[in-house]
Amino acid sequence: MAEFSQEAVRVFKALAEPTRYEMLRMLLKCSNGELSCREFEKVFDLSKPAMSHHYRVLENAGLVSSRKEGPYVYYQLDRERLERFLPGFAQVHK
Amino acid sequence: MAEFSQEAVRVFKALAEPTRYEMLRMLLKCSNGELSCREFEKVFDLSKPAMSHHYRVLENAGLVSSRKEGPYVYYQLDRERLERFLPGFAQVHK
DNA sequence: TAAGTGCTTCTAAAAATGTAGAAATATCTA
DNA sequence: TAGATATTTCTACATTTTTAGAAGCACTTA
Repeated sequence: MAEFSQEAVRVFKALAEPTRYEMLRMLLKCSNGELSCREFEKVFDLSKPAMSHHYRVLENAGLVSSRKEGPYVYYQLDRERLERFLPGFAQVHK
Repeated sequence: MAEFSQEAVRVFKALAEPTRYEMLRMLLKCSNGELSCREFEKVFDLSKPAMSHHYRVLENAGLVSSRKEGPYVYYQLDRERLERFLPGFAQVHK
């Protein structure tokens, strides 16, 4: 299987789960382009380890990157990669 | 969760598996717009029940419809629905 | 340094998914 | 009708995924 296809499947897998799908939508909608883990935790009623797992799946798919500022972690959407594999996602899944 | 989001997750789930992702690509590339199950079986080394399962996942996601002609089943891609949830898929995942 | 906070890793368990064998159903042909 | 062919359904099993508790690491602040 071609490398692009393998990556594409990984991207689909990342979004084939309600929590992660909503996380991505939150990142798309937010104004400053990034969200802290606390803002996700406000929305999703999941344990810290579960949240951490979902962050990592999104990171492994290359859809988000993270930045640590003090004790908190901030997540940013990789819009370029999203556009490469899912062009128009931002318009459709608003 | 909004109905559109639920359907979107179902669409992503359908494509988050190598066999089904390739099946959809085959349907995109084929000239006459539909493929019989035998053409899929030529490509994928899976049992009939496994193939049947994958057809149904794609159908439940609304991405393909099927037509029975004689003993064979033919599958057609719902390009309108694909475009609604994944605009540009046909261009990107060629 | 000590205590508190936030996140990750490790481990284990529950749930979902993918797979195939056997049986059942449907269709075509002789 | 009988037999052959094609697909689906039923069932069971293996793998993957999701989840949480416990422990550990990193950073901040008193």
